[in-house]
Amino acid sequence: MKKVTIKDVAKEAGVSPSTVSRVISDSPNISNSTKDKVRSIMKEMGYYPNAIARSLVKQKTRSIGLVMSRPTDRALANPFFSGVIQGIAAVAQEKNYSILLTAADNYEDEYEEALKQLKVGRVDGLVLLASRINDDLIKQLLENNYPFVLIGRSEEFRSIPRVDNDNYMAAYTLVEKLIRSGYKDFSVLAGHKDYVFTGDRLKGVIDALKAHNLNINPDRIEFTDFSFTSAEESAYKILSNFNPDVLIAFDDLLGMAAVQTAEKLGFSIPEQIGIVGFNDHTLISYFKPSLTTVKIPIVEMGQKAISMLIKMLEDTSYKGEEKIISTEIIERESLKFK
Amino acid sequence: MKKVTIKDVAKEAGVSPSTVSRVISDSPNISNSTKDKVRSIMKEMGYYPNAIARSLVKQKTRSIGLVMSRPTDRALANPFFSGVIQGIAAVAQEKNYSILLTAADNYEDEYEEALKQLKVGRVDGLVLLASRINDDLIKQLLENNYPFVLIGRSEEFRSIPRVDNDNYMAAYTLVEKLIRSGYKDFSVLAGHKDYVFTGDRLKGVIDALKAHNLNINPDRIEFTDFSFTSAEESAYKILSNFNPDVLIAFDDLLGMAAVQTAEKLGFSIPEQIGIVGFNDHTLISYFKPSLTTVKIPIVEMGQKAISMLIKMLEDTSYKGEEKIISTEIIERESLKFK
DNA sequence: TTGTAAGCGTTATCAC
DNA sequence: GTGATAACGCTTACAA
Repeated sequence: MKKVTIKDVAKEAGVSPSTVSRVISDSPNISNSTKDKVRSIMKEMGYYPNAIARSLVKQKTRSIGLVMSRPTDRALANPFFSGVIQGIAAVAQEKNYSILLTAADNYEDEYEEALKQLKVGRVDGLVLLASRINDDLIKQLLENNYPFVLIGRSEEFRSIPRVDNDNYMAAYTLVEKLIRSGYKDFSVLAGHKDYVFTGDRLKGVIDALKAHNLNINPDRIEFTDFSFTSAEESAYKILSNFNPDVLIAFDDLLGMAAVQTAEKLGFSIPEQIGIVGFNDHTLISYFKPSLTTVKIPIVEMGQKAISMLIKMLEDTSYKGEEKIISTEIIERESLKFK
Repeated sequence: MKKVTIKDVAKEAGVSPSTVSRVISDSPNISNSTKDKVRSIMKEMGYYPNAIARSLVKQKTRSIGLVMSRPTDRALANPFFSGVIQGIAAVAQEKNYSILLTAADNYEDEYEEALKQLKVGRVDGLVLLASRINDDLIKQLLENNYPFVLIGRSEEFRSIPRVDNDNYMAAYTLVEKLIRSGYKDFSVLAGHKDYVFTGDRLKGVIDALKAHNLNINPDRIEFTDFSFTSAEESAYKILSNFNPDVLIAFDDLLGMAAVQTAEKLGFSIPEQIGIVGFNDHTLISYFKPSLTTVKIPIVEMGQKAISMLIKMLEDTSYKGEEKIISTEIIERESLKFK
């Protein structure tokens, strides 16, 4: 069960290891006859070039770290992350890269872990999936000139390689469309305050309202985490106190919680209150009434992010860019536009 | 921005590379004074031992491949996989292993990819997350003596290292409890026929019924895939034709679809029909009526699987074992036991 | 307690 | 077209 190496193949084929190496990389200056011979022997002996040795001399691993930037358990509970992984994995496989999952229980460890994977040379670059962004990590990455692409946005660092949707505009556009549909009493079930997208979406909502001389009472904005009970509580506060005719939830999960709370309180949906979510998680198709939502093309964002990173790795003159993916409002049952 | 190597550190510290290496591994026969000196220099120079070079000489990568054994998109749509990843990632991080995600669009590629990661020496072992099991992969792994642990069960290969819950017993026990509660007209919304657990759970259901001289008409068993529409259709067939008083869904997602279909057909839940799922996905807490379910401790299964694999890797005399994790019935609103 | 040297499995440079 | 040889960054006998 010993591993067969390039030397074994070389000996068997009666050529030098360099020749075998050239055959592996399909070098043009090797005769077809030797190529054929060597290849058949490789197959015969069950030879596979050792990726580690290769990485060592090439100083490239062809693997990319995926950093989730929040406690793993919570990260993975949200279908959002499945989408990103899906997009990333697909492209990685196609381009012959491996993806290395970096996990930790808290932000500091995560940050250390991710950086370490780069420092010890286990990965060539990083895809950061950032909701609550660790700007220290980004700072370190920039200082060390490590290749990375951010999915999301950093408060502190502008014009870094990243892929995002325009949360501000998505929210702004949504509110305009709602106003045009006759909605007046707005309320917001926002996600966690620390998430960058929470602030962006909120600003979009507020600015759009202002532009139409509408205001929103801060009491009608509730921040909540992603647990059902917390979301339910927050939704209850808003709905029982203010009787709004529209509720914007910054995530479908929150939207689902709001729908149930509204129903419990006797609201008819969408007649008395319209509820709209964000993301368009696949799982919400299982939920009734089906959620009207702002679709974030998360799989596509994952694909774009890793494609950009790979391009940066393979063309050092390319420094990445900022890619903003557009969103789309999907009308279902929980809120009707007129 | 050049990488600092062990030689640089050695030179700076006025010792040999081997000494530095020994300091890294905290060898007992290095004087504390040199240890201190070398360590401070390592820190000062920002030295991190290169993982690739290390892997090459040690012939160990400290990374483990995770194979999902089904098209990535479908795999990730199901919260089941998030749970496994969560369990695996936590233990990996703790034991200082990396986890390498292996993805592909279809079974054959997946199988090739996974095997390749081992052959090229990029991973030390594999965790197979098997629903529809690729017995060929297992065969290859066994033949090549590659370390792996299966989460699930193989039809063909008995007594291989694996972690599973006893799907047969879980279903059997559930049915007994249902019978004791007075349920009589059973129906089953099963998952995809090809999945091993589908067959196991079904057998458990049928055997338990038989043991109580009850039978189930094959027409009352519907196989379906995990899309909402397909599940809904199957549920509709059962519910509209047979009017059962209990429906067992082999996944919470299917259970949710069944609940909605039942409601649409005017069934009152749980009075007229009890509906029970499997898995206890975290997301079902967002769903009303909350689903009574058979909880599969999937995070724990992930943890156990990778722990076993790591043990196999670090103690070659340990060949793995079969670990069966017990399940638990969780009563919520969609079905009441009496 | 430390240093020397060989070797892990490749690729790359330079000959021929 | 092909072969020696050095190098990638580390660990590990073997010496000292």
